[in-house]
Amino acid sequence: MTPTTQRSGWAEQAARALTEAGYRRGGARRAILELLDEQACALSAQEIQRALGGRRRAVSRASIYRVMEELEAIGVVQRVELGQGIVRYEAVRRGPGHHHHLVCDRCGRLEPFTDAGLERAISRLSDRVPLKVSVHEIVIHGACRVCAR
Amino acid sequence: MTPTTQRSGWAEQAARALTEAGYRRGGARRAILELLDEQACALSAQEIQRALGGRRRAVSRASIYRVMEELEAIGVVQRVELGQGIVRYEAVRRGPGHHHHLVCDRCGRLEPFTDAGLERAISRLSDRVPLKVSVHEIVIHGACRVCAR
DNA sequence: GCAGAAGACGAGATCGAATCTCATAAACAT
DNA sequence: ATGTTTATGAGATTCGATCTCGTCTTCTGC
Repeated sequence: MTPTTQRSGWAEQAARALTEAGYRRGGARRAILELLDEQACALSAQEIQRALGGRRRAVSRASIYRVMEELEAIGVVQRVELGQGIVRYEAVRRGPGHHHHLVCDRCGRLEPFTDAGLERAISRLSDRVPLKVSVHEIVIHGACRVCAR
Repeated sequence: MTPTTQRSGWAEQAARALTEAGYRRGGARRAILELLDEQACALSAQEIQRALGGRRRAVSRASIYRVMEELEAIGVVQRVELGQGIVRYEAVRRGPGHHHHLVCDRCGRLEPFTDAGLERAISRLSDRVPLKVSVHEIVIHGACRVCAR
């Protein structure tokens, strides 16, 4: 097949997790997993549908939402909402690949960032909180260089 | 009037900011400001409409969304999206009152929290980021004590 | 292999939060 | 007061997300 991704085999892990959870194989799921594995940042359902329709295999909206729900349920995908009223999805990765988001509220530009200090603070916090923590999400809003001028 | 709030005069500050930005006074705005000032945590448009309809002065959906947009534009209100696909709004406060959110993904329970370490990390980060930062938002997802059992 | 059962998928209907339109009511300046 | 501008509300509209249900595919047992 294609060499697909530089970053480990997230898609393979996810596929395995699906199997273990009792799901069968399917073309839509496979296409979606491969696409998500290639992304550096979060995609909306619409973006996913377009990307898959262009190259690869077309997938219906219904399948996208359904598969995303399954992937989120088994913990390999995270929904993120970055302030434009639409839901985005991205692969959950540990270590490298794990990131958060900078959003330009004027042009909508989206950029990932990482920060060790922040992760440390969150990790410490996670133990003190009245919640069995699954994932966290940090969004920094502002004006990007172009828009701030 | 009512003693309204323990925490400074957020509503008054916001009203002043509106005036300075060239807006006139209006019943809907006033009611919304007072309601937001009393809240410990974020409210959805629907929750705002219900709360205002119950006591106080009924306000239309159109006005709620319009006023929220204005308040966000002048920086006194922040939109937050906590993962249920609906937008919530809350007063932007500095120091006490400033908080982030714990969300139970099973029952939807929403709880505010604060953490000095986190704020320090974010503040340091803000200087290094290619963005003129306005606000930040941290959401921790998990299962609350009741749901996790 | 092959047939049957169970699950995966897609097309289109449906839902509902958010937005838009436009007529009317309030606020402000003079 | 009076005219002008802005604020507000009722209802239509948009569009992302969800649901329905018939068809296609995968898997299991023979």
